Amino acid sequence: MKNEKDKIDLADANFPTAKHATLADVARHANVSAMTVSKVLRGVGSISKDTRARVKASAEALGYVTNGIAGALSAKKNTTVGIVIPSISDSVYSEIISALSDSLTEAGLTLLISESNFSGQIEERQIRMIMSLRPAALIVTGGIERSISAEKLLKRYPAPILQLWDADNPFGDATIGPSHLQAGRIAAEHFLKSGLNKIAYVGAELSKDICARLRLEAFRERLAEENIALECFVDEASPRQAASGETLVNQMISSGYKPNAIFFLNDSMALGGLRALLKYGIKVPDEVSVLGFNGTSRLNTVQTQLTTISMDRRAIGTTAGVALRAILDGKKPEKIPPTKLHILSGTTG
Amino acid sequence: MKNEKDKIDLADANFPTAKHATLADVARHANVSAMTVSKVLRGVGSISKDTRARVKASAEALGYVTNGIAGALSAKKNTTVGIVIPSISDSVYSEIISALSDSLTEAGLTLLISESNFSGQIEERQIRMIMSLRPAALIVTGGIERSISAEKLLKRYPAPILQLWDADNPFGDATIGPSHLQAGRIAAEHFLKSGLNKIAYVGAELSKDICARLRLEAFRERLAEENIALECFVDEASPRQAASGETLVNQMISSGYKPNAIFFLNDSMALGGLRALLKYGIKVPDEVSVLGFNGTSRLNTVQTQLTTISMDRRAIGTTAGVALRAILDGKKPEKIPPTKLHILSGTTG
DNA sequence: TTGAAAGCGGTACCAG
DNA sequence: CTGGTACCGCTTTCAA
Repeated sequence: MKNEKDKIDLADANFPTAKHATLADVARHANVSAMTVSKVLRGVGSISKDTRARVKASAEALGYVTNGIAGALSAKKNTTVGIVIPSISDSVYSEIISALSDSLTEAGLTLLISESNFSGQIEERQIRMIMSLRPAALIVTGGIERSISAEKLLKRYPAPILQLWDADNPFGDATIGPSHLQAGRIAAEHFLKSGLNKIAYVGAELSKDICARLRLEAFRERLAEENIALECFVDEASPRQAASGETLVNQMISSGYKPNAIFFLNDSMALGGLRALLKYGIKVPDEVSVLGFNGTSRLNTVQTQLTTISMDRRAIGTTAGVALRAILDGKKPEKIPPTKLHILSGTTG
Repeated sequence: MKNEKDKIDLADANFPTAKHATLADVARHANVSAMTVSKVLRGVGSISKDTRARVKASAEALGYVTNGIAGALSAKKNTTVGIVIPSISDSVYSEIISALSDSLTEAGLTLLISESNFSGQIEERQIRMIMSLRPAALIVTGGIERSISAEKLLKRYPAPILQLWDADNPFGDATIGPSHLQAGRIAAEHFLKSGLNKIAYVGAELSKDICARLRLEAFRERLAEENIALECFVDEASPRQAASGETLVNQMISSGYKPNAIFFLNDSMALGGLRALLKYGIKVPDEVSVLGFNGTSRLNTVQTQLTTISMDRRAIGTTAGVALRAILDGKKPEKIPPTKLHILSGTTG
């Protein structure tokens, strides 16, 4: 590598791969000091109308884009917010992120998003990676088995930490999301009030998903109070998707067990389960009531409308964004109530 | 604000909100120079086994996390890659992003994601914001009306620029995605080979979505070659979602027009359209053939399987990731062929 | 094998 | 209203 100075050549400013113009370049062009340019561009300090205009023109002419890296290092302030979610492509999280991103963008903050694929180990790596960029705040998702070291890392990070999704296990300065224990109870009540009493649960990969376990646990407990036993069909090795739901229900029915109600880990699995039930000619909801969780498949369905437990996912993102902005503004974190859950009634029970 | 030095107190290293340990802190702790620590931690230069171990232990003890901001500024190298997509919550993009993110993470790169909501103006703002963080590369999504100034900004950015999604209008160092003109032709052929000849198109917000317009254009052209006129039902003011598809088909049928084939802007609108058709008791595909675009609703459906034009979306992300890594490694960009499209046959035509 | 010095491109803090 | 100076925490370069 050469070490020659290659300051931007003003004449070259429009050349495609010209180097970035710096504050000093703009200053030279406007015949003022770098400090003055900095102030004008940030809109601080008092600068004469005249210089202000000249500086702005020069910046424009040179296509100056401020260097946030240098700014962050110098001011020890950063405009990025890091977030780690289990999966970007799962609409449950992406809707939250989308709303959150909108809210943060309004405040001039940029989101650094990464995914953990529900793995505590990957999560830790991602947290490290993101932390090295010294974000103004860090947002993590509850419900996965977080490593001890990741937790330690988060606890000592000198900036706000928020947690999403798992209101039953608060973490950091604020936690925004539904209570999955409550979801489980709602599911149980839903079946109970229809007098259903032969009940099954279908899920997958529970070892990776604490929230799903909480739902199941509360569901089972509430049923136990009514002396109803719960039959579980869970495959730890399959993904939490439609195909797995279909397979598990196939197994259930062909094993000779036929419940009158099934609670699924999520909507996808419920849809798969529905396919299997229909294949066996089982009437839904007359013979078997089916309940999902999340309210995500609703929009993508033609005839059958899955009955499911739903919530306003965008609201989670927006609430998190608003809370974070408040904390960053120095307000002290308020306790945020769990996101409201409701049964979205469909045609499946 | 006080200006006192407050270097990290070693004894406090485990205190929750302790400041970040710096290279100098680690150096002091290990009784070496900062330079040596830097080398050990990056694994460069030749360092005695002994010091190497001591430094590593100290870093560990102090919970040192490298400061990527300072590193990037100093080395003029950055490990972030910026990307602007129309919508994070649209599974079409989020699946691409997810695969891309995995691919980049492998290479130690972090994704800075932001969304434009299909607005050229917002896109420009996001590009500016991301650019100020001097990412090692920038990825944008084709198909939206990019502002002139955004384009200029991208063109002069001295790092690789990739474009996603719109293979018909290449941009930057490489473009990865399907040809929407081809998609339109495939759709036309699909209907033609079944001898269908009274054909409608249903869409929304075409003004925002260049790719959808390309599909429509090629579709119309191919039909015109066979002297088939195309009837369009487009609402510029509604979102490109199921509800709009339902409304538009309702309007179509109640206006007395009944085609024998409909090509929809995307799968969501097609599903909405299907609902409307079923409501009118119209047999699909016997009376009307229905074709979607994207292959996204497939997994979330119970009975009706939408026939649609699909592609491997994760492959787009992976290909983009691989291409980017190659370019970043100094290889010169190769021309990437358009992503393959195929008809995913379902039960709707 | 080790480390001192000189920045990277900004911003905080003062002094003029 | 304007600008000089001293860093922010790291890496590059080069000398010891």
